[in-house]
Amino acid sequence: MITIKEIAKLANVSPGTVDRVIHNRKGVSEKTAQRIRQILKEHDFKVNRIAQSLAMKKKYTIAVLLPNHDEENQFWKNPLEGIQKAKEEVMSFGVDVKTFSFDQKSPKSYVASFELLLKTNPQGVVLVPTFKKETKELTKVLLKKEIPFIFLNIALTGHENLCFVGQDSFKSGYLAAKLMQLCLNENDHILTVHSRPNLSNVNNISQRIEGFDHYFKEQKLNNTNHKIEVEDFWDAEKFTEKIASLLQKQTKIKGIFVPNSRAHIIAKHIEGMRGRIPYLIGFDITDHNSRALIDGKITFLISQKPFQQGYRSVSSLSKFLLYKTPPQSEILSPIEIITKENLPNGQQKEYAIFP
Amino acid sequence: MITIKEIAKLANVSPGTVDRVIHNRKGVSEKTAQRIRQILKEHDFKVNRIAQSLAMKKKYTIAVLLPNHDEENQFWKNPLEGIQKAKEEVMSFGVDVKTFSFDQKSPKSYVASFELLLKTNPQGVVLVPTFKKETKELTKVLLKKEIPFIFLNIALTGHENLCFVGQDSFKSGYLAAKLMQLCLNENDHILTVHSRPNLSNVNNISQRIEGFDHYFKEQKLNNTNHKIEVEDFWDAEKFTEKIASLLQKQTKIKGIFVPNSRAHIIAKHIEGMRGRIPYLIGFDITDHNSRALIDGKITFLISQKPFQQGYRSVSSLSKFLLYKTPPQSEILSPIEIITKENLPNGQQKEYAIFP
DNA sequence: ATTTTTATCGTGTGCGCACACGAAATCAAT
DNA sequence: ATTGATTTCGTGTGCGCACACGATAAAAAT
Repeated sequence: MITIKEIAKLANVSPGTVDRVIHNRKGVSEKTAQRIRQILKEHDFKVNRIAQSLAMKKKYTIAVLLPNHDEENQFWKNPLEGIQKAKEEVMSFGVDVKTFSFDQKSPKSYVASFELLLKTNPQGVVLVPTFKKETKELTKVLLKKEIPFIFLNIALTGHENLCFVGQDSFKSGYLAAKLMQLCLNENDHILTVHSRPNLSNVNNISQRIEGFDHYFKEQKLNNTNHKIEVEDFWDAEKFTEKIASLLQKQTKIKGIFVPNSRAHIIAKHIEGMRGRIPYLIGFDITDHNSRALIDGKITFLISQKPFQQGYRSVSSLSKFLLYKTPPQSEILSPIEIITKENLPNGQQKEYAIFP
Repeated sequence: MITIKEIAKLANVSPGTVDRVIHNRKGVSEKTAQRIRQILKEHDFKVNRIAQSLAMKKKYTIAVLLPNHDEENQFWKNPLEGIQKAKEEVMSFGVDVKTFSFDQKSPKSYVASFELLLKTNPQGVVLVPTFKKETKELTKVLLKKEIPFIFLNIALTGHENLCFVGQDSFKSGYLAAKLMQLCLNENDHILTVHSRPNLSNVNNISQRIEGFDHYFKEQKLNNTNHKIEVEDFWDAEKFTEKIASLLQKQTKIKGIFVPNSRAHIIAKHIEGMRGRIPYLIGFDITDHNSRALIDGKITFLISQKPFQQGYRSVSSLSKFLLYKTPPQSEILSPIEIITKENLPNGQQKEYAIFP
């Protein structure tokens, strides 16, 4: 690995001049600049990132705004862990990461947390744009302050975000349909259980449903797809009543599609029923879902690698701040098919980074 | 992040002394050592890896020995790319990576490449122990020279290797069986096509078959499993003859299991046949397999993340050499289920590292 | 011709750490 | 008490780079 000093010697200039050329700083005559560029190319010079980050005294702050997690809704635990892992890694590079959380059901807490976030004077922001209208306000502020921002998990459009880190929800629903078809025979029926389109996550979940439906349309399959809306997954009485009556009426239902992370609840509620247990396809590897999968109550889970998503969001932004290299506009995580047989044991935190 | 110099000031000693304590070097009285250790703990001191690797003048060489790849057998392309990616990353840390390849069918080239490899005086070795007997000789040499080594992709036992990076072949075969079962009805038959147990890869492939068979035994399913041995996958005449006659005789065969990366050849050979195309389950995302998957000729591919495997083998070894932190004894990559619908577009080189 | 401005370049310092070298202090041997 | 051996510690340098500062040379203005 050739160094700046060596390049300088070859070009009969000082290291400072080479530095200027490398970073396109002014103060170098075009003649010598070209000569140096030539030598740099010839020797395939690459800056030593290690030395660079040691020498760079500039410090950055990245602020992250994401929903909090609890026992009932565990999904956001994994992205947070990915974010924290990334935080450890970028620390040595002079990047500090501060996280702020909000209540998924409260636009007010979303905005309030954002206000707090702003006070840290971040040079970059990662956010989960849960609320459409409010997000418009926030991004307006960020744009005015010229703070670059990344959307995590929810792909809102028309916001001049630096990039989106998440999954292709439509495709994942499409895949779910394919798997469902593999399980079913021609005349079997399907049940799609979705929660009332509440404030959050509307995008992802409705896109999954669209993808699912699209597959069956495209393949010209005519399995009947019953759809049911559940207001509160945990309202056992109403829930069981609704589901049970439907399943008893429609005995042809052989597969259930749950386009959110609460498949385990369905699993719980239908386990007592008589007759063959239907195939169940859900999303996300939460603890609850894992258990239901292991117990054979869920057939497939589709995972979106939330840990990696969290990780990538801050690592990409750090990279952008440090080296001005813009990330791809979409960083899509692979759509993973998880069964009882390939469920990763332990948390799936393939540590991404060296060391 | 507190620095050595600051610790030194707090302890009324010089930075050199703190350095000695941190690295357990001799030359410090027990009294002051304890005092310093106390302060280190109080302030949760962590060495700045960035500065450390810049200061460390010690250079390491890692040598990698793996099978070469060609048009016919593309599998080893991906691990190699992972290795090269890791090479770029660890370069800044003072680790050089040199790769050596051999012919998968020639134990002689295996040994010959190893001889060349030794001449680079590596401090660590990554190798794919394709040949059992010869490997015993090689590891004997490495042990005598006290060079740590890692097995990649093939898990030989009894070799005092530092660790194994690869997949759980038994489990992946087991998973293949589960998927097969999902596709089939009760009385359908299965065909397992495997190449003649030649010299290489015996381990992985036979373990996949064992896993596959074990699933059906365990689940007490009695789908008949026809087994066929093919000497040369590309010997079209013999091949088609064998397969075709079998498929025509056994019309109940509805699923084909190919426990190696050559499912695409089967796909090619059976496409002309009359009647319904059977379900086909194979391994590894090679270009050929991808195409067959997209064309709908392969139902499932099971992937072992070869890029990541290559990457992890050298990153783990580098970490060990640099910081003396031994890796886990087994680094198992997730067993991925790939269908037409979730095939990653482009190469799946989720760049693992920052930056 | 002299001064001022500007373009062009070299020098020096420090980031946090590893490590060689040597100084001081302590101890042992005579 | 003197010398020698040994333990204990401080100092200095360099890793490769960024960047501030200042020096020199060239151009422009007087």
